[in-house]
Amino acid sequence: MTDTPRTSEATPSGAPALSAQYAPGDVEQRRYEQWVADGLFQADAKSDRPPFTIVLPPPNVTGSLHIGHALDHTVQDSLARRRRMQGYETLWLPGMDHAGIATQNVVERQLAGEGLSRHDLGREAFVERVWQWKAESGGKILGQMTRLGDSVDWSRERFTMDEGLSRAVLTIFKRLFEDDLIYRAERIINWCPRCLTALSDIEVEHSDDEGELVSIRYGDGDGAIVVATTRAETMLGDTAVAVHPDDERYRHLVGTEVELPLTGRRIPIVADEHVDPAFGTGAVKVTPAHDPNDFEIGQRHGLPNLTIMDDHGVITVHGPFLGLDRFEARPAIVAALRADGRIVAEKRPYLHAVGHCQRCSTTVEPRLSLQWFVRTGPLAKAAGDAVRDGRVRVEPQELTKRYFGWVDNMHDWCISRQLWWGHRIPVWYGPEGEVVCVGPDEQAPTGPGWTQDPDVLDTWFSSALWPFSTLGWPDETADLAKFYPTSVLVTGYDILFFWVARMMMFGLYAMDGRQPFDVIMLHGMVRDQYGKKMSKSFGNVVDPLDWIERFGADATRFTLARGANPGADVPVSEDWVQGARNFCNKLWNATRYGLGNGATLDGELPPQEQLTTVDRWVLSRLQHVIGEVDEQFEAFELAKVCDTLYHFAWDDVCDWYLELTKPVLNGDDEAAKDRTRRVLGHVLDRLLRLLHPIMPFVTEELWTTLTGERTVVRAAWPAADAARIDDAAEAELANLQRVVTEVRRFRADQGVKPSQRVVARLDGLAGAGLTAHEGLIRSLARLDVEEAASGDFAATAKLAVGVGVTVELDTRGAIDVAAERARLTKDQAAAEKEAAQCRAKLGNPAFTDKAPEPVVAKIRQRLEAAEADLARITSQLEALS
RNA sequence: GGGCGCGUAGCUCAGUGGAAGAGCACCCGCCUUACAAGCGGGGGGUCGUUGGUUCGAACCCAACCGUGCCCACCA
Repeated sequence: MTDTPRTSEATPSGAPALSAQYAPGDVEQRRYEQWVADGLFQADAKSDRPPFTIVLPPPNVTGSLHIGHALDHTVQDSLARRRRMQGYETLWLPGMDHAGIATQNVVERQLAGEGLSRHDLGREAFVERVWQWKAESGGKILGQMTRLGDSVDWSRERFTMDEGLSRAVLTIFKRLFEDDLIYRAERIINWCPRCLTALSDIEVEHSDDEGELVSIRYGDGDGAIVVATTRAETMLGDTAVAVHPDDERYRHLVGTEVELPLTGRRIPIVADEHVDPAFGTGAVKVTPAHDPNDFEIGQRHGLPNLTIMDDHGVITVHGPFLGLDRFEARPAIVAALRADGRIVAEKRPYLHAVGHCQRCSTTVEPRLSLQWFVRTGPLAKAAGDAVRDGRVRVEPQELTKRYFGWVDNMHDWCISRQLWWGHRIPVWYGPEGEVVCVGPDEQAPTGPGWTQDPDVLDTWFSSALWPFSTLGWPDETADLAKFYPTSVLVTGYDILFFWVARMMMFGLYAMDGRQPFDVIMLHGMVRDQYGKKMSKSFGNVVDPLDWIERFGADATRFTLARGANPGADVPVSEDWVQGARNFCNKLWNATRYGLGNGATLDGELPPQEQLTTVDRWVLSRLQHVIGEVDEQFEAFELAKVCDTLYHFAWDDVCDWYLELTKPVLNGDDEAAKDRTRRVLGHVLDRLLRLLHPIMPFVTEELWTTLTGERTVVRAAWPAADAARIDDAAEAELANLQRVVTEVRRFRADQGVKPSQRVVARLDGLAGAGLTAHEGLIRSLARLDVEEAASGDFAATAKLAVGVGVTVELDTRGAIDVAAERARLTKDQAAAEKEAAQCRAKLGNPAFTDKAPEPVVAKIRQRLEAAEADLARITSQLEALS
């Protein structure tokens, strides 16, 4: 892709040279190795500012590292690098993987490819296989996006996992257990018959599917009652029929019994508030073992729970249907009922919400099962209050509503999973039915008949401990004392509920009511250039390693950061990462220009009064930019930071400032050259510092070359200097830019080649305050001075460019009158429209009376300017004839 | 079914009461000595629709249309 860099050449000033070609791969690798060698990633202990901590999400969400992680890392690392430059002690919590269901999924998929399942391997071999996969695949992106230390410490994780349970998990489990916040109960849970595991509410995805609604008559004669169901097969497990207590139609039946078809069992008719009399027939079959609502009804009425399916979803009762899969059983049972004359009505297709396993899309089966739960009531209340009372801020604030909606309506949390990879539940069961929870540093009971619960904990159980377990909790470590609560959590809004809410609950609980972080910064999902979700089936998935390889980590980071505003999704495309790479290249070349022209940081920045307007202008712009970037960083508006710096670097510095320094630096006034060299060095220095958090590698390379210093990582973050703000210089430069642009426009319209110098006479510069800048204007607009001696200057065009300046040009031939007339006519129309708008406003007494005076004054000024323009353009048009 | 967003240039998005913006894409001209991964110039939008509030609306309010996400035990 890129050529090998050319060997360095010495520059005129003797400064070290950059290769002519920017080669991101080489630069980034070299810089990374240097940072590691210099040990730049340990926390600095010398700061008196509060520590700045970032919580790094465990990369377990999808089971592999992807562009979403690259986004997390970019934002986190950018925030951290700026804080470090500001003198904060920063810590980035390590990104260890942990007990992820997804981790297991990846390996299960591999096994499926070999025609195996985990049950074929056995628990031990399976776990070993997961380790193998992790060792081969883990941590790559984390390093290459940021190279911020080898933050993935697999050996440490291996240690904690080999213990079976990390101390943190054990500690909090035991504490919750003893506080009666963890309990084991038989409940209806979401069960995936394919994965053979319980699912929490958030692992179930609902969709409207086509099913059937079948009405079945239970009983005969006067005592008959018709129920409707979408799941006919569960009727085998019915233990009652329920109606609403106030439903007149059925009042006489409450307390009686009906015969359950096909089985001959007699079941009671009960009255329960849950039933909606308006839906269907107003009577509902009750299957407590296979429906959450029915379970509740069953509890209230003391009904038995009759389980009719095994964990694979296969019918386990009643001869004719025994051994049928649940989806085979449904039509079979409907057919049998129809043959019996019991089907009263059928509606097919019937659209209704059905739950699916998040991972394999299998239809979820509600199943009565013995599981472990966290009693979330008090924990969730505390998690909500911490945001309500302002201790924790959510950015963007709009998402707090969603947060409350979640924590204020949280069901108890099913934490047991029937997987083999993860932290095992630390509970042993004894031969006499004993239940013992084993805490850290406690001996598990041994002896015949004692067994450990085979289930593992939900992946989010250990993730919820992240902000403090990574700091050494439950030990009272120095890190914990210093860095908890952490400063900011950066993650996508998609796991606000999965992860963030749980960290809040456990953080507040384990750390005596102290929140796990002060700010929750939520960004969006990475999407493609059409705003589409990335998915393998669309084929629009981006591999960040591929981009890093082809465009560089800086370009990849800039592309992501440029889209990363709080709460907003982040669209990316190859075109844009190319643009980001081009920007890196632009900085490279700008710095080469500086080095080649003696840009320096030696000595004090010259005082304002010694500087040219151009130098004062660029310094003034710089101060504004520093202020804006600071504000945007504090508001976590990374996209705006990128935008501000991109435009300052490219438009102000490269397109104007560097060009404007050329006449000075190529001139003869050595003192003036030195002053501009110093300003040039200052501007490049500050620009590179400001960009460093977002593009660490290229700025490090350029900054160290420019300054001769060791690293920009520890350079101070720039502070705005109000004394360098110069409104007059900015106004003067605006005039200069206008004149130059107008001449360029004329030249382009007239088809004058850029390389062709044109003789011109400039008038009226004094009025625009541009007297001193004639040379600059001529340089940028490529206008030559008339040769007084030759005397053959013949103005073929006279250009009135506004701000009172006129330019007479000798284009050595007839100008294109038609083109010129077209241009002027267009300008005239624009000026006329503007003038008309202003006049209309000013002619409206309602406006002049009610609008604030500054607004009215501004409109008056605009009218004057428009009328002046109009006069100028009109007279020019007339002169064209 | 409930809740929260969003609809601005071909694409992705800023702008949230006082002159319609950016990046990319597009058109024209250029190898001008930091940079063709570039330089200069240019075209392009009745700001979803309809009402309302206001001297003034892309921006505030209402309704509608379109679209996205989250939540949900109506059998």
